[in-house]
Amino acid sequence: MIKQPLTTEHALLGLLRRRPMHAYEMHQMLLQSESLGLVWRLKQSQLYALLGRLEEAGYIENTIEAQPARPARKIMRLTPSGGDAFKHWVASPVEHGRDFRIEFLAKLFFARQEDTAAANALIERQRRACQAWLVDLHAQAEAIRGERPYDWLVHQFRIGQTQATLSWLDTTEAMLHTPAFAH
Amino acid sequence: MIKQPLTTEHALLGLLRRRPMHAYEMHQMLLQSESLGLVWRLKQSQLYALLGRLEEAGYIENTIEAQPARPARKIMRLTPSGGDAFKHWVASPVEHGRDFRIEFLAKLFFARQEDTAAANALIERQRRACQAWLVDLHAQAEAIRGERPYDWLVHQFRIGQTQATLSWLDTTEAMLHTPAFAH
DNA sequence: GGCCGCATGTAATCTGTTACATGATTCT
DNA sequence: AGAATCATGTAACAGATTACATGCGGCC
Repeated sequence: MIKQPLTTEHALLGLLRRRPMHAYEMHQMLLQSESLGLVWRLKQSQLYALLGRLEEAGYIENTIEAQPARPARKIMRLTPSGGDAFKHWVASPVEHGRDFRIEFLAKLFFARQEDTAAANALIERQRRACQAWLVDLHAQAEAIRGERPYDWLVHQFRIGQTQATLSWLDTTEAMLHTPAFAH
Repeated sequence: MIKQPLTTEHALLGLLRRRPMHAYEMHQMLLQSESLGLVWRLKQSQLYALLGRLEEAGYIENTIEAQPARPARKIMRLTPSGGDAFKHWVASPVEHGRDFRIEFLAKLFFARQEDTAAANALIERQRRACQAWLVDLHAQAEAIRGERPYDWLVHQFRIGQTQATLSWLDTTEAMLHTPAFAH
């Protein structure tokens, strides 16, 4: 209930959406899954810290599960408010190009886990956001054209990255419509 | 002499290469310059901290310059070892795509300030680095093709960003050969 | 009178990284 | 015998951000 900013730690809520899990298991999934581990890595200690914050925010709760001859497990599960926070996060586009490499790819991972509609919605919103950036960048580049060549190059760089992102979004959307990916 | 990692703070050495300056003035330049301020911003307190580290590393020295009715100025200048560290930094390509937005653009800014040859060398080395990444990424993407569609998309994203970067490097090199930019 | 510019920083806070601690069981 | 797996964390350190402190002179 405390945090507003849509940060990457919301991805942890996505892990718990499939089923309740304890921290150690979540860490294993992040390392092994290849898929998510390809874009987002975190250390055990950091994971515990993030889970602590999510719990403080009221997004998750836990139950202790004792085991014979093993440390007790602390099973985490989503609260209703945690579910809402996750749905909000997974449907919101990222606000800067720099947030693609980790955060957008994580959103896509979890949106696909929800269903094809969620993934489609995310992609569509992100496409619009990127197009708006492009309009801005083009205007700024045009304004300094010939005047400040270095600044112009900086804008060209950002334009190029954004365009590449946009055509990748097209590729992604196309993949979504193939049965192999939609699964 | 202590630090090995080529981090962005070496850009501060580039500022001092033109002429010795005090911290406040450096901060003003970063805010106003438009050019550099477009890619790298830092707070005053952070600037003082970075300068402290650079001094500890033996890259800069200072002289106090008293002023009537004004706080004394601490004028920073490069040491020989600081000059070497800067030359090394400005000639080395960045190692990850994520380092382009700030660090590579800063290197380009200062390489151009040196001379056209330095800028050309930086671009050429960076181009080779990017091409090597691409070979790797293509191999990885090919290896999982059809198997893990999400992972494949992640690789496609990186490939797209790297290709956009490469063609931007071409644009940049072309600009370097125009008199307006080379100046 | 009050705020902005000059010029120096320090202190508190937050976040993340690295390393360490525990203690039983199973693998080599 | 020694290492790895399971499962929890804590502690120490490094880095950046935010806020605050000082003190004089000039502008509105």
